[in-house]
Amino acid sequence: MQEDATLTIGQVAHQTGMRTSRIRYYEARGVLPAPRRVSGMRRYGPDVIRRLGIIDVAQRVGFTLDEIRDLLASDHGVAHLRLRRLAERKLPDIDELIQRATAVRRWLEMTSSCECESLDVCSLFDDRVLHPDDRSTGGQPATVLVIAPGR
Amino acid sequence: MQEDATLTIGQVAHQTGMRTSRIRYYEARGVLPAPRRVSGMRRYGPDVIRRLGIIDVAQRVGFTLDEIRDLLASDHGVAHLRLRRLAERKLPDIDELIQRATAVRRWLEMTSSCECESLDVCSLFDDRVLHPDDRSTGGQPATVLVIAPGR
DNA sequence: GTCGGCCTTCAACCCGGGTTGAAGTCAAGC
DNA sequence: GCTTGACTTCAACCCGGGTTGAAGGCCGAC
Repeated sequence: MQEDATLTIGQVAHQTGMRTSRIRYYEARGVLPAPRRVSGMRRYGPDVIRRLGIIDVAQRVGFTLDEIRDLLASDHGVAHLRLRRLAERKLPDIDELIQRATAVRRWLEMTSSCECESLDVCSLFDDRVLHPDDRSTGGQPATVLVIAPGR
Repeated sequence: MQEDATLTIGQVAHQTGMRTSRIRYYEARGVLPAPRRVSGMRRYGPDVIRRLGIIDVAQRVGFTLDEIRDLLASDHGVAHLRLRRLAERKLPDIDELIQRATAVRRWLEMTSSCECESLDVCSLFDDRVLHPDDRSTGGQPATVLVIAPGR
């Protein structure tokens, strides 16, 4: 289809703002296909730029690299079906995250009216203040969002 | 003050629902003071239960163990001042987390109306869809909240 | 021919909050 | 005096998403 596989990994890194180590890492993890090589060195076609952009967005919505790998491996035509299923699985997680974060925010605000001499007597640390009706899902999968993620 | 330092680490673990390894780890990190020892074995006073409860709540509102250590080391009487300062520092972080999580939630919902055959042409992955006005704080400190945290 | 720049692989390290395991110690009950 | 069970220390491992560094390969320009 396209024989213009001319970009070195350094050029791809430059265009995407990623480091070369990250791009190689994606290849090792199976997230990015191994490109053509010229005397051992990777040569990418221009499509890779979009691919990396997709990966970046997918990570920012909380998909893991394994999930992204599977998503990108979708047969042509069913990509949107896989995407939907993945998103549907993530929604409860993100909702719980928002719930928790909102509860934490209220807690942080309440500290401004604390006058306790010692934390030992402070009702803010009484556990049900933070989580009135905590039902830990107990499930294994954990969705993580980080502030100011890995620069 | 109290000479009733009679609890073994196993009993403390049982009462708090924590593992002994976690309690020892807190001591190693300076979060929990080293208790009296009887022939090498730790003996705790009843206060430690409350202390561990405080640590647990503090972690759940996003404080790191180092922050908790400093907080617990407060001189008697100024604890609430330190707590407030810490909470004020955390508020912008949690607000940003909520912002990001809410944007992610909207993105996940939008996938349900995606009909794209390939992700390559899907505007959901166009980067500004997710973050219309992204101004990464660039700051080092990162607040992390996790769904269903370390069981 | 050799210098510089980009590329290669591979192993080790980073973060935070612990857990796991091996090897040894202690006290009580039989 | 031996087993049992709870305790001790210490080092190594776990997770995810990469980064860092050492040691070496390839190529073009001077």
